[in-house]
Amino acid sequence: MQSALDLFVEHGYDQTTVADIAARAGLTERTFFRHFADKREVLFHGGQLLEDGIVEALAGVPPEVAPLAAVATAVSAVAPFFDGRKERSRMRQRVIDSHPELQEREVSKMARLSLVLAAGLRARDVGDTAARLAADAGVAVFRAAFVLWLAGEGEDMGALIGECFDELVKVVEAGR
Amino acid sequence: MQSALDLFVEHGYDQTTVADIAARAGLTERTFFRHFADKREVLFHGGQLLEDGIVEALAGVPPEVAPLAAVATAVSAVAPFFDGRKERSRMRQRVIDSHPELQEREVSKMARLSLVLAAGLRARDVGDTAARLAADAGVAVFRAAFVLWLAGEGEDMGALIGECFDELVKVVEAGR
DNA sequence: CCTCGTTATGTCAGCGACTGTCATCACTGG
DNA sequence: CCAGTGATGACAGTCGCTGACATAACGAGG
Repeated sequence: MQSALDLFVEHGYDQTTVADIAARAGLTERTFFRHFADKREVLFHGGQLLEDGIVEALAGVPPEVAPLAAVATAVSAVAPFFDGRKERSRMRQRVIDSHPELQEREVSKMARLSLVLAAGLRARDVGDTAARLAADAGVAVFRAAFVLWLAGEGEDMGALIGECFDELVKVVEAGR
Repeated sequence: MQSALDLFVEHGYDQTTVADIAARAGLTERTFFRHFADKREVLFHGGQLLEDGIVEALAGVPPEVAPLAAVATAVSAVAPFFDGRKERSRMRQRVIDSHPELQEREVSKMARLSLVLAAGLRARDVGDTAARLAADAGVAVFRAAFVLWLAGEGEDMGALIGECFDELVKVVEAGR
């Protein structure tokens, strides 16, 4: 993963072949594909931890909490995960922003997060459509907060998530 | 596009090569790639019309309308686009659901829709984060309505969008 | 200390997606 | 009728990705 990120930053994503990445890591191309499903995945492998953390946190929220509030709580729970990782996140994001193929994978990961969140909500007896909407809303809040976090200086991800959540509530009530 | 959909339904997405598609259409593989950026795109080319319609509708909404309401109006405007296309949409959706690569492209198209919606809102002097959130919320409503439309019988897409919008408002207010 | 099963890695051959390049050919405006 | 433009074909090549088989590392049990 480190070799890949280095090469992507240095020479660009599509100037870097999988063979290059493997060689820098002292491995063969075949071995690369045993660890990562495809070339893109090497940049997204870590995101699994995030998803797991959020899902676990959602499971721990008391059942009487309203769906969207539960999702917001779960998303906030992984905020510490971002501490001290801003520089690395920015490098990674620059690479992603430079290539549509990678942006596609990124939104795909967010969609997956939405899916598992919705599943978690249904397990709490939330209706199907409500679960879908609350999950999507939660992901939207997370994404908006992440953008602000990357752009800003040293701000705490947890606080930003809270702010974006409030903003969402305002936007929805105004558009009601 | 027709040749591709037929072959995908008949033999499956990855059992179908681009050469197969091109041959059935009476063309060469090279020509296929002059019309579609990649193999997936042949299933999504039509979606551009939808996006254009929504963006255009958003531009036509009076500026004093609140962001989320404007987005909801714009999304509703393309509801007639779906009339009489349910069977074809279901075939296409079955193919997409059968292959992760295609699902990735689909969410990517939704993300793109969200982006252009947010851009349209910013042109209406909506703040950056509010625009992002309202756009994402609008796309979430659209997706939820589309799922209901595909699953149900003969229901009007416009009505479903309205219902999902109401549901979103309820979910957000309950989770406030 | 020596197997033996398990797991990570290497090697090789091959398919199919995708691209660059050049030639051909239909069509269109003058 | 000619020149220019755009769509297509032909061909070679790169690279992402996979299957199959062989080999090396490594930990458990005798």
